[in-house]
Amino acid sequence: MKNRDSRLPLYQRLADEIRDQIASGKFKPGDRIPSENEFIAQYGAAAGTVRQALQELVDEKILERVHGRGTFVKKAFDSTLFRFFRFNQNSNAPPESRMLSRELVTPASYVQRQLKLNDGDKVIHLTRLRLIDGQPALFEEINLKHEGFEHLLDYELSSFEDLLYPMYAEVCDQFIFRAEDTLCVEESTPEIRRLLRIDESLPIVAIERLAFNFGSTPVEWRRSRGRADYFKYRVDIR
Amino acid sequence: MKNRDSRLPLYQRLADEIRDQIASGKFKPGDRIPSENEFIAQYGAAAGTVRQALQELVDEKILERVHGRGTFVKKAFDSTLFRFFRFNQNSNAPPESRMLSRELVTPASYVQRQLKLNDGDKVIHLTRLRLIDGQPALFEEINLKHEGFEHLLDYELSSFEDLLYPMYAEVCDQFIFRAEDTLCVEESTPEIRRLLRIDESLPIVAIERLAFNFGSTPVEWRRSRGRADYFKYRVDIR
DNA sequence: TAGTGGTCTAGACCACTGT
DNA sequence: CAGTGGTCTAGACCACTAG
Repeated sequence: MKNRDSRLPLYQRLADEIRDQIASGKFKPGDRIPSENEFIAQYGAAAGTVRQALQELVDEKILERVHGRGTFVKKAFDSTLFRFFRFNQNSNAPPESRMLSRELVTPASYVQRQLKLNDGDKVIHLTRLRLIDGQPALFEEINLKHEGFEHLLDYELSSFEDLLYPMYAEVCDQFIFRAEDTLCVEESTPEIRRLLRIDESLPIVAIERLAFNFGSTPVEWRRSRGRADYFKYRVDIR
Repeated sequence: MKNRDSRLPLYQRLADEIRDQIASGKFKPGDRIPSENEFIAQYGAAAGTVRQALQELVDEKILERVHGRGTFVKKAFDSTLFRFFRFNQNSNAPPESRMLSRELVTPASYVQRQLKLNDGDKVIHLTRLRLIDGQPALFEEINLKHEGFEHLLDYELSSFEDLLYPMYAEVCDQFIFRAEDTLCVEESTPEIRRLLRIDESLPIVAIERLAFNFGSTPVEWRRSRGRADYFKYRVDIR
């Protein structure tokens, strides 16, 4: 174990070690990591101590343990923005996506700050419509770090997957681990009304998302908009 | 330990036991519960097993452990509805409350269902305004189970506390432990505009809250409304 | 059956709190 | 100082999974 502050408890240092190995890509989502006994042998710690380290990462939703099989790096999390809406869904068809545009651009200063970019860094800017039962439901503007996502520029827009995070993983070896969503209510603009096929001047809900990889580096910033009359969200407070 | 399914792990039965004792009122929020050693002596379990039971209740946010002092039943949680808004707050003055009305009424059927009331059960219906810097910010309609909250009928409206949950605890010995908040966006009505002193026809955000005691019994249902242009909410997804 | 994680024991010693 | 929770050890045995 390299350069760990020995004032920290052993189980903490062990957890940090494993977390860093995941962030560095040594273990990827879906991989099985070493068993308890292997960690015990490798670090000379007691079983209870190793378990405590692993439990910490389970609580952080980085790891999943399966009785009899092993301990795995978590693969995906439920990132759907549709959690914030209830649509009059007739079928149970999954949402579709229609990519509208892709450009390599200089980011707005707000986006630059959110993604912690250096001056001159560019972003891949995507726009897409999300549809439920064929009806436009969300309009999305997506900004990705250029570095790490270059391969997205090679694909035809029409061949983009409906779900982007699995596609980032496949195509770019980039794994989204968590996100911060910020919601507010706005007036609809003529453009939004056209895209979402709204007649009246309904308010809309805007969701800004900053998404992070396992190393806690922000890699994607997006703004999604949907009609406010379909907005419905439940939180548990405790 | 009475009537616990012995097929369950010991630490589970112990956790259930303690949880039930809290729900029954044997231990109240703020109380210190027995120490590890006392549980070890009482149940003949090993230290690690007792710790596992206690850790489970800490994860559920029922207990708090303080090194050197003991293990305590959690006192309060951050229940403020202002989490959903950002007001142009000049001072850092805490929100005030202005009680508008109180009635003992037959609940609407929706409220009756939410609070799991029997036919004929009445509810205490309160309305109040919440103010920030003296400006109306939220209008609230609150429905409380009659049973358990009778003492609220004895108080002058003007002597109600700004924060209701501490008042429920003091006056009625009723402790709110968690809540489910459901948000949506609505058109404003003339009455809401009058109460919140809104000129234009702004949309509003409505928050419906169902609040539970330690025994997971719903005891309060309320609907709160505020201007949608002040709505702003952040969630972490993982 | 071998290997994994889950439960449980019975200690030791440390770190923090209040008196 | 006594009493609390926090860290850590070195085992045992059980329950689940896969080959």
